[in-house]
Amino acid sequence: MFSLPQLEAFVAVAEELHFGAAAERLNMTQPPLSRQIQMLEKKLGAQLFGRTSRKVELTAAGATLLPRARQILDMCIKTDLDVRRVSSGQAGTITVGYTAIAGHSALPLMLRRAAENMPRVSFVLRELVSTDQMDGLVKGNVDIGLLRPIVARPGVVSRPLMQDRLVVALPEGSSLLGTMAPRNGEPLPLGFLDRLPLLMYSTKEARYFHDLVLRLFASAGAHANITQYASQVPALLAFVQAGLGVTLVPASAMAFAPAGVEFHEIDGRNGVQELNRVELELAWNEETANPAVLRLLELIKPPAGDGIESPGGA
Amino acid sequence: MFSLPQLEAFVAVAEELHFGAAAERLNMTQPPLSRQIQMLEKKLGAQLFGRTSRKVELTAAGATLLPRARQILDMCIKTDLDVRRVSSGQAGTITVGYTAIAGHSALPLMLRRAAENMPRVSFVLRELVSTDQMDGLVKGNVDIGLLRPIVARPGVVSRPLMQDRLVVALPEGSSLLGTMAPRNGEPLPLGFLDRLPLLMYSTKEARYFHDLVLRLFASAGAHANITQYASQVPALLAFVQAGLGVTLVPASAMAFAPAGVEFHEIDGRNGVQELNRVELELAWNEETANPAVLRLLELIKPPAGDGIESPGGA
DNA sequence: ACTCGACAATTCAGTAAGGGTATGGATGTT
DNA sequence: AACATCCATACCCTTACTGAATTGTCGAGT
Repeated sequence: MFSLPQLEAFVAVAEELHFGAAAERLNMTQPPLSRQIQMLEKKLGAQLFGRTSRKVELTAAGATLLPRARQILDMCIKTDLDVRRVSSGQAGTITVGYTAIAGHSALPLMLRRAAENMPRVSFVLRELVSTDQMDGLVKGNVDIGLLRPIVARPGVVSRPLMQDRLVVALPEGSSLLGTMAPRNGEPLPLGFLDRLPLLMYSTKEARYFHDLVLRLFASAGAHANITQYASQVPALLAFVQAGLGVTLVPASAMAFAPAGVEFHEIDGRNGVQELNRVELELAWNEETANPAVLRLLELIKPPAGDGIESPGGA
Repeated sequence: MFSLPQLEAFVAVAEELHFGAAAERLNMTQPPLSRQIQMLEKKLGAQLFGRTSRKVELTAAGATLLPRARQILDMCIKTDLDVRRVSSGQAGTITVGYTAIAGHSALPLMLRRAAENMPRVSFVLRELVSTDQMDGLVKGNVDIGLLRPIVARPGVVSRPLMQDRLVVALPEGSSLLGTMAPRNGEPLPLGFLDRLPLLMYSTKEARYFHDLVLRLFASAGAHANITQYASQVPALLAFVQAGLGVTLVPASAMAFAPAGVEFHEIDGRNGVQELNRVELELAWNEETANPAVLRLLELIKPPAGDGIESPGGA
């Protein structure tokens, strides 16, 4: 098979139709160039140039080779560039796992950031509950996870990305709270939820929320009267909308709540404030060899107040 | 820039994911293969494989390179093949110049022959009068000419391809010949055309026919009463069809004559037979470097009675 | 915990490939 | 007829690739 330098030599001669000029263009002297062309012709078993001491011209075989040689060389250059880009993280593919809520808060922020700084990187998006994301991170199906702080599997590391708080969600105009409850807009002590029908996070897929809600109830001395389980916030909100009970959801879920649901901030007194923190973490496999992932992690690293922060106020 | 052997080495390792096995496939030993891959990685500035002593796996950069490397190598192989084919005349392009009449006789025969024996050769067809073909042969615009024996330009050689004869064409049912003329099907002595309105070949574009017709008339002692000139047979036949006079055309033109024209063989006695020969020649530039042309010339060379011969009976 | 086995990396010596300088030979030019 | 131009050839030298032998390292099996 011919070599790439030979193709370059051929293209130069074919364009200049002059061995001396072509040699100069290739930064070499004329004799080795002549030899390279001869070698190429020998390897191809084809005369590429008709040459006398007076003029050089392409043969039919040479004319056939010229566009193909250009194409091959072009492709080599492009390949070189692409590989460098992927290797340096300027291009590539990142698979992001994210929870339903993160899909409306952290994910768009991250994608916007990435689009600005890593335009050649494409993303594969997978909505997954935190535990499935963790599995994916171990197996390599997922490069970056936007998930709740659950117990990490070996090799997976994480860091806090956003903080949020839970708010009370209940059917609009409901009388569940009783007449003693504060009006709309006033923070609501959790005691008012004592023994009310509670729509709860499942222990398996949403253990983090499950445990958090139980802790909050316990700290307020309220009894959790669980009447339904669901693993995803939108499902819980649908139950609320249907009037089946109350629940606690992250404040960022208010942005995509269905009509017929109203929200109350939770009264933070008596230590509730300190407990009411929902963490969203950024997780990745520490052995990842995907340069685009490493670059993204660097990019998302909070550079003193310029990072992604807690959204949505009361 | 990387080299093609390096790409081959890379593809082998990427497919085997085992340096030893890949080396065997490449008919070399493992150490140089390892170094080739290292060199490739260095040149690309990218880690292509994640390798421990236990397993070898592609990195993101390697996964990017693999399909492109395959594509480049494929293209090189195809290019090699194509150039060889063009060089050996198995593929390529031949521009054929041909006269209007040859387009209905010699050209189809030649094309059929070529299609069977040189299926990868494509043809560019240009209908041209003989003199224009001659110009094209000199300039290189035309590779092969099917033309009348006219004075050859330097560098252009030719050989006889087909022989034909002239026949008389006259308006159907015409009384121009008079009552003494033989009935349809009988050869017609040229004396019957004496002083009849004669539709003639132009001296410039169709000098060969022009001169031939005059010689035939002279040998028969008939006077040529030229009333119209045209350079192409179809135009002359159109005049005949319109009843404007008589003319002489190659017998092979009978195949595409319009309705309203009848033909008579020319009586060959008194030396007319020997004069009434229309030659069609195959011409080419003897310095042609187009291998497909050379191969075609070899193919068309009359191999003892198997060549293209005189068509059309009486 | 230790040894063994598998496998990629390293070292070293021999050889082939590629570039440079000097020169030859053919072809138009003045 | 001497000259200029330009591609081909000859020869030398440096670089780079290959193979054989060896080392280093990681995981599996006992």
